[in-house]
Amino acid sequence: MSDHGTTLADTLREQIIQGAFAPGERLSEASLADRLDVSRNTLREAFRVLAQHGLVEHVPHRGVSVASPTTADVIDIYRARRLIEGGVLREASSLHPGVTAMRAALERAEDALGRADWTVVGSANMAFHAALVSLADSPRLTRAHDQLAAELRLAFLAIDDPESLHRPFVAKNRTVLEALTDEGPARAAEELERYLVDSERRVLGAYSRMGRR
Amino acid sequence: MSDHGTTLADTLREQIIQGAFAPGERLSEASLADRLDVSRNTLREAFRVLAQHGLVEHVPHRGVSVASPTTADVIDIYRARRLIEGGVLREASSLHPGVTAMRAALERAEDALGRADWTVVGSANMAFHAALVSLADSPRLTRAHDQLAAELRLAFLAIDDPESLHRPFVAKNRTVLEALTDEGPARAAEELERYLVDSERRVLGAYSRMGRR
DNA sequence: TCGCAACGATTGTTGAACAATCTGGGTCCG
DNA sequence: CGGACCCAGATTGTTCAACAATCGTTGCGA
Repeated sequence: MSDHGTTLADTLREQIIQGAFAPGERLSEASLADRLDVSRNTLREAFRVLAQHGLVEHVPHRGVSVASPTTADVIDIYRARRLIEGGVLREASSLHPGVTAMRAALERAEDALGRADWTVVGSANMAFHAALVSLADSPRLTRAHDQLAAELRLAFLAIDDPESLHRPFVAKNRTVLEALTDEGPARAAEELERYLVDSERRVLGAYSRMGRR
Repeated sequence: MSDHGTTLADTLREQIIQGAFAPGERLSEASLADRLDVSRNTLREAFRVLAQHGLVEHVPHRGVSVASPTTADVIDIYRARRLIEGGVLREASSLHPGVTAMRAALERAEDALGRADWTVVGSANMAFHAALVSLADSPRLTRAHDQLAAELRLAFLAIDDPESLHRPFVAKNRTVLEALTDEGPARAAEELERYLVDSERRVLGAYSRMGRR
């Protein structure tokens, strides 16, 4: 592993999102540095990056742990998603090349749906919405949305019922896409709003069912 | 200086925003660590945080320099601001306590206007818009907006004509606030849009006048 | 049982060291 | 004269060992 630094942060980010660590799990500097074969100092730099991304929580003198979104966090994430994704979509053009990326993600999701591969369905759904935000051609909005998506993945991981979390939303994404191409941005934004409200309700329902704070 | 870490990043952030370093200026690890009386490793952690905030640009093996927003950056910042601030305002309630904070910031700006203290006017204008975003009660939107504001300050610093950059906008902020309290969120959002378009045009005009990329 | 003091473990930070990489000149060749 | 190449100095990337500061816990005593 010669390329460290930001790349180390990327590696960790990937592992966390893939569920290599449980949400809330404590990440000890010494043991993780040993496991990743880097020095504590280098690992700490990566931690700072991840903390800024909201993927990891850093409490001074108490170390870092994998973030574990609370109910309040989930509500906030969806509020921000509604505002950003909705705002982007309302001003989007159906001719933007990003629409192709949306379609590709959607087809990947529909394909995985047949194979009941919920992990891929989840990833593809995420990619669909990332592509949606890319319609704005705004690096900063894309970055903000990426962070929201990463945090949300942690909430999904904590729930661990991928089917009910991802299956129903493939069709909803198709509705959004078709609304955009056939009926214009305003209608698409309405459908998106419906999607997000429904998705949020499902996550919060699962949270309360598992007695989560 | 016993409290380092994130606090060191805050210190640096403040210094950068206050213009202690010129936009684009190279920040050498060795000399800056010496100047701040911290070790290189500690300083590097702070750099990672600032880089995530967009205040500093980090190029591998070439070090970090104070960010120096390009024309494209300015355009993107304003696009994101329009979306976020506009979205927040459209769904805001004029009864939200944050409105008081907006009014306070506005009065601070108007006061400084009389004293021709453009630095304070600029800060107060920023605070007005930060308070505006706080109407959404969304930590994540607030954080995203904070980053945009910090980057924008660097653009302002690069321009160095604070009067033309800040003076005209105090009145516009009052218009936004009064529209919100008297005519409702929709009208306020229209005024805000006008504000942002005008402010962006002014920054870009100054940029092109100074032959900036 | 409760408060608390000492202990071990972990984080925060330092300084020195070395490898990897960049930068700026200078040289050589065409 | 101009450009490609290369070298040395400077800077960044990373490691390591050490110590101070802080946290959590454990066990002691009242």
